[in-house]
Amino acid sequence: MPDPKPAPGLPVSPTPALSILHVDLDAFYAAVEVLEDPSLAGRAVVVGGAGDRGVVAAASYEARAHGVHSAMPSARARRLCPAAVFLPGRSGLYAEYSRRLHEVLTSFTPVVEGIALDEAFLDVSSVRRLLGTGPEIAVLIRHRVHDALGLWVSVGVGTTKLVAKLASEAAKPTASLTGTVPGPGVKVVASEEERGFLHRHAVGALWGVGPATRKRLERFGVQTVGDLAALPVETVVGALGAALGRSLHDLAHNRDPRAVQPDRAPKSVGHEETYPRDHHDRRRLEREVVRLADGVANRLRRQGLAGRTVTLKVRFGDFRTVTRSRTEPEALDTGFDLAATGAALLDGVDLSPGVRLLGLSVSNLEAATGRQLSLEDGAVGGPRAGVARAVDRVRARFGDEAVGPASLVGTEGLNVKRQGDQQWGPGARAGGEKEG
DNA sequence: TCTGGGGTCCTCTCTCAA
DNA sequence: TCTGTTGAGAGAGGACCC
Repeated sequence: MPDPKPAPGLPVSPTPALSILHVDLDAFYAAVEVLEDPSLAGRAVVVGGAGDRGVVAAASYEARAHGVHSAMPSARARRLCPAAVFLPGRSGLYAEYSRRLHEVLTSFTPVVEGIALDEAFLDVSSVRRLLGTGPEIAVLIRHRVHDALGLWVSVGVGTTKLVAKLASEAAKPTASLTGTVPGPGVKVVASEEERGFLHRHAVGALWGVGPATRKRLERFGVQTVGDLAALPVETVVGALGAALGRSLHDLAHNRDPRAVQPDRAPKSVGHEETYPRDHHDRRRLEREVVRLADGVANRLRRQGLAGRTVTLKVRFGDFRTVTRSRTEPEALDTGFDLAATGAALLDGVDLSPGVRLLGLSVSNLEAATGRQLSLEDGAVGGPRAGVARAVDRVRARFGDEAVGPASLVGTEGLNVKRQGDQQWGPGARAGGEKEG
């Protein structure tokens, strides 16, 4: 448990509503790599995009000073910063650091909402009497995380999620060619300053404003959050539709009713893969569907879930993307069942342009234990479910490659990668891939 | 400049039943 | 029996987040 007494000398907050914290690890993946290999310290480090079709997942501040940023195609990052160290990324390692971060955060309050591996919201309103004000807790968290992980977090404090998130951005270090400029680490936005703080930001800083929405708003002369707030709500709704228009207009006026929600249940589970080169052969792609289905089913069962809606995603060489989905009467959690639905969906797609990416996901999730068994399933869980659970036991003991669908025997590798293993694009595989 | 992977949410369209 | 309306649900696509 954290120190129950607030740090001496810190003032008691005059605004007790300052209880929403946004915690964000700085340049997470790159910082972990530097921690694991101190010889990288001070160098430009880029994680992700090792192959020809990858993108950057994270860049150290030294790399950012050259204009490299996440989601940038790796080829472009190489041109901008050829001296950078490019690393493929180790998702298992990052997940372990993330787990330890979560451990530290939940030692302060159970009301922690994980947003990504490297960031979370906390609502500390219920522990203020025990631990101190929001700003005091933010300082404690920053040091406690550094003690436990060796990494620094930036913490934003405000009365709403939106302000806390923007505040944590303002607390971060900034990149420059002459060296990284440290940030304040903790940024508190008092309630009377919130409106001005918010309105100074570019409109793209609002949650839900990406390139497409920003372009639409530019037609109304909107550049900043303040510009958006000055528009009548009807104008914004007319431009963006009811749901998005109303919510963005509210956010621009600092009306953000979203509570910190711990333990949100997943709504879908899926896996997708971009291939080093496009595939044209239908039989080859049918085997890929079996492989994806097996991996997704495996993850569903590990989480005790099953799902009724199967969605197949196909991206062609020209980046055109189609999805096909089907809702089954019963929830599915075996690779056999998912592959059967996936194959039927693939049948309805013209694959002649060449397939760059194939994905399979399952939604309409429910707890697998509550599933209704059909008569033909017979024994508890049915024969297929029984086989699936036997496969799970073999894999738990001997590894994921130990057993898999018969149709994949003799192909390269039985299992799909674990979640996140191929998060940043196809690697440059030795010898390429054979088709057919 | 050539675009990953795992997700969530929203909108539009279509179909079907009342 | 035919036509029109309405609402729900499914399917598809797109935008967005990290």
